[in-house]
Parts: sequence; C-alpha cells; structure tokens
Amino acid sequence: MQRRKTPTKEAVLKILKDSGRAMSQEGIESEINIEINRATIYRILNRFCEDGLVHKIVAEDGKQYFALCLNCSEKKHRDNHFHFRCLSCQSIECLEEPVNFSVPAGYQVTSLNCVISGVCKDCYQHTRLS
Amino acid sequence: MQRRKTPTKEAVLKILKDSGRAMSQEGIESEINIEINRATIYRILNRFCEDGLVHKIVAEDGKQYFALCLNCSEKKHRDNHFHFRCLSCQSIECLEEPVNFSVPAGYQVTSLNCVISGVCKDCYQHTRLS
DNA sequence: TTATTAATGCGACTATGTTGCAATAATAAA
DNA sequence: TTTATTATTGCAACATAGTCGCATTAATAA
Repeated sequence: MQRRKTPTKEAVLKILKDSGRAMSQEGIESEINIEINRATIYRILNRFCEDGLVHKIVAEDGKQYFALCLNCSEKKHRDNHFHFRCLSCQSIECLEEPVNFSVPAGYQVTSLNCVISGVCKDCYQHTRLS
Repeated sequence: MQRRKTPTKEAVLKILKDSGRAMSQEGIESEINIEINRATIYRILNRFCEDGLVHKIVAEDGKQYFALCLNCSEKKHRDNHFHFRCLSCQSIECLEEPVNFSVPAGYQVTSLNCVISGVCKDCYQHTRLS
C-alpha cells in the first residue's frame, strides 16, 4: 500500500515540524489552518508512526502525543529519549537525554514511554516574576 | 477529612498487596471477590494515591494502573522507578531500578511516568518452548 | 481520459474515567 | 446504647479519546 501526497497530510506534517513539540490530535486541529476531520488526523498520525516518520508517546493524562523530534534522523525515528511535559503550558517536548536502563535477565524490550512532568523553564520564570 | 475503614477499601488493598503488580480498575474488579461499583474503585484508588499508599502510572494503552510496590517503604511511596509492561500477559510490574535522568537548567520536576514495554521472562520462555 | 485504490468525512461506537446526588454506613458524641 | 455527623457508596449521566465501517472523493497509474 503506497502513500499518496495529500494537502491534509502535508499540513499535519508542517504543524509538527513548526512546533518542534509532541502534539495531540486536539492541539493539531486547533493549530492547523485547514479543516480536517478528527478521525482523519488520527489516521494520518498513525500512518506517520508506521512509516517511522514520527513517534508516539502517551502522557500521564492518558492522551497520545505525536512528535517529529529534531534530534532524530530523517530515516529512523527513535523514542528512546525522555520527554518533558509542562503542567503549566501543557507542551511536551523531546529531551536530548537518552533513557538509560536495564531490565532483569530474560526480559525482552520493544519500546519505551518515559515522560517527566513538571514546569518548564519559561513557565517557571513567569511564575517567579508575577 | 478523615478516612474510614470499609470492607471495599480493605478488599482493594488486599488485591493490590497479593498481586504485587500495578493493576487497573478493570483488573481489580475482575479479581476481587466482592462486588464493587466501578466509580467506587476509582475513588478508593485515588484516595490511596492522595494518602501516598500507592502510586499511579499510565501505560502506553492510556490506562491508569495503581501499584503498591514492594520496594517502597510503607510510609512514603515513590514512583521514581521504571515499570515493565508485558505485552503478552498484560501485567505491569515495578522494577527495582530507579530512573536516572537530568533535565535542562531551569526545569522543575514533579513526577515521573516511565514504562518499558516488551515481553516478560515467563512469557518469553513460553513462546520459545511452544 | 479512464481505471484503480488510497485517503477522507461522517456517523456510530467503545472504553476509560469523572461527577452529582441520594442512600448507606462508619465513627464520634450524647 | 442511642443519636448525630459525615465519609463512603451505588447509580446514572456525562465527558473525552480513540477506532471503525462505509460511501465518497481524489491522487496516481494505465
């Protein structure tokens, strides 16, 4: 099944690129300048995941976020880094730091989902100033 | 607001203790030997969290899991360790290994949610044998 | 220009989790 | 022991996130 180039797909990709963050369907829909159906956005995002273009993380709010992170190569997308979720501005960003871990003998690892929650630099400074 | 000792509360606590795993509302409801309303289970679990008795983690399936892990002291519950989610038997267990990380300067950390997904030792051995 | 089929929109559906409210029951007070 | 207080529960309703079937649309190939 080969992919087709569609305006919606391009638009979603642009939003993800420009933001540099991990975004939810809701966030994408509100930022995008064309009208796209909710289900379509999910389908586009899941296709991106299948193609290794973006990676998906699930935050503590139980929602899915999709990121085309800057650290990753164009060819292969990795999700082996930490993510930081700001509880103030609600943004999720990919941190550069890779996740170091080991599992007990005999355990097979297939994926990681590591999110650090807190307040990002910008928001923390704003709260201190006000 | 002081807590009261109720049969439901005790039953949920026992299930969590006996399993030694992180469990979802669904899992608890199916294991428990008395009938408890869905909403009640959530309320009990959230109260446990408030009281620092258990910790909550959200897995890649977007569901909440609650654990009274063995490594933690009775007094203070910590969620600063990795969790392993077996995609085969669906169980989630607390790993002993603590999460080591650092965040960029100016970032404030309040909580962690780190889940490693894969196949646990038992399940992996079963697949190799069959 | 036509044929093929990937992609889309719509609606319906499932599942998870929360909340308001009246009824129940654990604990304190009399 | 009896009564009063209020934490807890069950029920129903609700909110939200995500998926899926299906007919329609529109990229791409022929």
